[in-house]
Order: sequence, then C-alpha cells, then structure tokens
Amino acid sequence: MKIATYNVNGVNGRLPVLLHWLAESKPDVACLQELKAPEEKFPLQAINDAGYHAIWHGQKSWNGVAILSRSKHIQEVRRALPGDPEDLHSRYIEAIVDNILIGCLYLPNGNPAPGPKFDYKLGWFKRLQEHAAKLLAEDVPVVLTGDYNVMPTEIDVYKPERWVDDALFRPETRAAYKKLVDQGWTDAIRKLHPTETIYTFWDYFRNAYGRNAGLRIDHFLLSPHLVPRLKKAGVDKEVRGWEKSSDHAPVWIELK
DNA sequence: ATGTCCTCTCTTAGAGGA
Repeated sequence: MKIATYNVNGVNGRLPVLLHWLAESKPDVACLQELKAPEEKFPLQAINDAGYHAIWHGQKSWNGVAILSRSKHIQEVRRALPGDPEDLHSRYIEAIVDNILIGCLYLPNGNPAPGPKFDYKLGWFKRLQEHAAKLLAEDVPVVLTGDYNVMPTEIDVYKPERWVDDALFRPETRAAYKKLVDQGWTDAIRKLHPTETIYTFWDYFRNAYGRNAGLRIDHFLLSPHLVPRLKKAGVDKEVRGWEKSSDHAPVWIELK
C-alpha cells in the first residue's frame, strides 16, 4: 500500500501537475494540503476521472486539505483538529482507509516569529500532540502525514544557520515536533534513510531547486503497528522540476 | 530587502500569505 502526501499550493492552479503525478506515481492514498479553494471549487470531477475517490475540507483563498483513495472506500472520521472550536482554518482531515487511520494535516507556517502567528503555530502543535496521544492510546494503525512546517534537525536544512530565527526551525518548533515524535511515533523517512540529505520543499525564490537549497518539512509519522510494515519511503523530487510545479514535492511510503 | 508563485478583489494591479 502506497500512501503519499503532497502540498499542492493551489489545487486548481496545480491540477495538470497533480493529475500527471497521480498517473505516474499511482499512490493508493494521497493526502493533499494547501488546496486554496473553497469547498465548492474542489475539482472532484477531474479527480474522479483520474480514478480517485476524495474527501476534502476547503476554505476560500487559504489552507484546505484532502484525502484521495484509488480503490478503497474513504471513511471520514473528522475534519478539524479537536481542542479549539474557534479555529476555523481548514488544516486537518482524518479518515480510515483500508483499516489505517490517516490524519492529513497542514501545520501553520508561523512566520513572522515571534508574534501571534507563531503563537498560533505552537498552540496548534499542542492540540496535535494531545490528539496524537489519544490516537496512540487507541492502539490502532495510524499515519499522521502532511506539511508540518518543521525541519526536525540540522540535516533537514540546506543552511541551518540561516534558519534559526525562522518559525520553521526555531528551537520551540523543533522541540514541539520532538515532543510529538517522542510519544512513540516513527518518522518514516528517517527510519529508512537516517543520514541522507532529503528535502521535500524548495522555495520559488533564487533558483532554490536548481541549487538544491531545500528543506525537509513534509513528514510521515507512523504508529508502532505500522513500523514493521514499512518497506520503502521516498520523495518524487523530479515533480518539483516540472512546469508550473508546487514549491513542495510529493513524499510517499510503501507499507507491506 | 529581495527574490516567486498562488489566490482574491472595490480586478487586469495590488495585497496577503507562504
């Protein structure tokens, strides 16, 4: 079973790239972030025509998350992260597909830091920790994947010293990610590729992709049940080089 | 400070977010 995550940065602007990638990579499940489309403008027909079912949670202009599945039924569990009914951002959707609970998340960017946006990021992180702990306690197979907007360690950044004051790499952010992982989650990419330079995002600015000035910010966290089933994990890096690409590349895992 | 790309609007230029 192949599960992928892809921050598309605009599902309608990205539609040709998304469809091309789905046809080539053929994930069984694809989690999408940054739809940047209201509920009614999700391109369901094109995605159905490509052979995928979908559930999504849209929002005008910003955010937005979706879960696509090629053959198995998608049983939606929730479409918001618990813990703050006043948080209206579309940043979380959760479903059961093929007996695996899949949480698709788009963690706040948090810049500029410090400031209210950074506070919102840390608050969201805390709610994610609380929810993730409950999922672990349920003792079922869980994948928490998406754009975490965190480089977990120095090897996940092309130039760590330039990023220490950024909301994606500040000590508080890295500590929040570590605290989450330390609950008992496994970072799938690092489980299989502990020391390799692996990036999932390259800025549109300054030819970042051409210089491989990248960041690893899209992650797969696996509950203990799934760790023995993890076969492969990788990044479809070439997709970032396609015409009209997102600034992120798709990331995927394969489970036995 | 800047670079670039996406979306939306008091729209064809500028703002906001990343």
